[in-house]
Amino acid sequence: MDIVQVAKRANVSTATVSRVLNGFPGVREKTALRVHRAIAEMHYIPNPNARSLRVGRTRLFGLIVSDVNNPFFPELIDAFESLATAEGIEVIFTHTNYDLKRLHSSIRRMIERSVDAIAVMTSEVEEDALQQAVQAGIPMVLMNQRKLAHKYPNVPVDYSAGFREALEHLLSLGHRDIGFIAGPQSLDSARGRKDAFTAALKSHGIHVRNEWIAIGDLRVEGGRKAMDALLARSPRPTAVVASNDLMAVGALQAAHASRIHVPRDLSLIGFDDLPIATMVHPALSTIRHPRREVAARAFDLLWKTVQGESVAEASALQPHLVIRNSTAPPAGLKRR
Amino acid sequence: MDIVQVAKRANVSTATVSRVLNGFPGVREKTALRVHRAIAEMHYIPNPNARSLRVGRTRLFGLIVSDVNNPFFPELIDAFESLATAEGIEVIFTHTNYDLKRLHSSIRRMIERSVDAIAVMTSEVEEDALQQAVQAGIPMVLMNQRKLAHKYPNVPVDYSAGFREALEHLLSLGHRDIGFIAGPQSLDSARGRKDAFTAALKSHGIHVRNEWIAIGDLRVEGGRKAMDALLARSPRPTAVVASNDLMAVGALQAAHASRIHVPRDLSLIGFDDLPIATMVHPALSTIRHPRREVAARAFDLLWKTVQGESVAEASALQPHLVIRNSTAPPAGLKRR
DNA sequence: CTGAAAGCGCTTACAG
DNA sequence: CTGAAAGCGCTTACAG
Repeated sequence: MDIVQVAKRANVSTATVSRVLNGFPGVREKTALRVHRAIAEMHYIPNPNARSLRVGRTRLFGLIVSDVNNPFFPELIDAFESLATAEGIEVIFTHTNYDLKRLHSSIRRMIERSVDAIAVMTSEVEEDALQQAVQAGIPMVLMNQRKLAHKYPNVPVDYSAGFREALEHLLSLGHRDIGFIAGPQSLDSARGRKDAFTAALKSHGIHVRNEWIAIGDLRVEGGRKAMDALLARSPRPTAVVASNDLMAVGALQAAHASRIHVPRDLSLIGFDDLPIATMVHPALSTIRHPRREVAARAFDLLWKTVQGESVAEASALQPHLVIRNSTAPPAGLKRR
Repeated sequence: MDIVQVAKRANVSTATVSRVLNGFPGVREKTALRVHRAIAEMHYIPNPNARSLRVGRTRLFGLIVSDVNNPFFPELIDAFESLATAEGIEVIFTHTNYDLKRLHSSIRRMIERSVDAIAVMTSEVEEDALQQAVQAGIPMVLMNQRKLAHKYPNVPVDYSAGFREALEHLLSLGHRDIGFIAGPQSLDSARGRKDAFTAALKSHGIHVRNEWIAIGDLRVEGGRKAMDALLARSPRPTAVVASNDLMAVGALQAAHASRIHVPRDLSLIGFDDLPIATMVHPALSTIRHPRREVAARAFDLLWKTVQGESVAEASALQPHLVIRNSTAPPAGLKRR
């Protein structure tokens, strides 16, 4: 009964202390001052559990990502957490390790903790899991889930725009023979990127050669193997776009191992703009995934929903090409 | 009053529902069954705020790290969170961005949220900030803070052991001229690593040459510059140990740029074993920081303390050298 | 502008 | 083995 002590010391009722605490209007300045002094003197800290029990809100948001160890996520987490902190919201954070069962239990845990809202920032989702939050009446937002965009709030990202930019860069350098390293086509997100890439190719009237498309596991190792496959083709592409940076790094290593100089003999573009993109040699040109903006949009949407504000349908976020040192005119062209 | 509904439905008192919920003994099996059925039928989820208000514990732990974007931390966060989840503890997570003021406010926020315990896994700490938790009576643990180890629970890491192992490896390859890239000597942690390195050198009777010790900013860029400085020395070392992997990566790039082949012309060893260590070319030999074990020790210590168990003084965790492709016998030796 | 009091949803001695 | 009831620390109509 700690607010009671403060009330006693300030010679007011607990109601008044509560009003001062919450900055409600209609407290005489002199009274408020007395209360503030009492709070300070007693080092009083309100009990958030009691408060939550009363008002039914916890000022706790849940954030679920696929994998902390994936260097894609830290920036997203960072951005989300900073915004939350600024609004006095605490974040409970967890990751699914790409496991839909863990998504299910993560959402359940968040509901049990009675968070006010949940951001599901995983690459893969499952409706079953999401339905739990819907039933509990907890606002939720997804990251770029095309298929579910009509059923759940969603932060869309326009991958196509990114690939178009990358392609235009390669074309302007003189490349026409362009390969692609895709992710496992069982994943919706990987299919989305591949489709976006081939669409971009076609829109420039370039023929899509299936033998110049290799599949990797989205990790460095997969990129290496995929690039080895592409290098074995004859003819081989003069430029390769990888659907994520991790595979682009693997591709770079494969080129190294085959004594193929990047960018002189082969141009390479990644996707995501992970911190490693600047750490490899040569520094990787890559399409930056606007993940800070994704986090900001997601938080904003949840925050507004929790406040009872209506949320307008959002336009897709645009990725942009970051040109570094892994692209150059094709070798043939240079020699002319 | 939701436990009341369950109680009604099961024809028992709320006390009995509570007992069943918490798995307390002394409830007739038949009664418990009725309660369980009612819980299931009503999709009842207990309110953690009400529970916390009553019992004074929240099953919430705070985890504070320096920087999510630093690839050192995700594994630590991952390990800590997994252990917590296994015990039904939720983690509120935040990072200080190396800012002691933010450490202060982070700890304050955690106290306001009435977490049961706090793991301060930052490289730098400040007693002022820590005192808040002490005053609030909240158990706390630090990561390898030599200076404060006697005052606060601490998970020590034996850097020296790591450097000794690295050095022995280099010596066995035939190196005698060994340089070091240290972090800013204003940081306690960076001084610790440098002292550990020079101690290891001396213990092998090797003279410490100050001109072979360069200082970097702990980031890639700093490693590059530091390595440039070392490469300008004459004579120059045949092997260099960097006090973290980020700087080792920078050093690798500097060598590349100067057309110095690693490991043929120069051996290089990092510290930490970040994911990037395997992504650069050549893959970096490095001293693995046992950060998963640090997280496990930290959690274990807090968990035991919260349970009221006494915690024995722990021995230091040992880093170990991971040999990859950035080390080889010195060039001179090879030619013979 | 301020206070008395009910109530949020649990747990836990206490009693039987 | 089970229940009646107090109380954790707040907020919020309601009354004045």
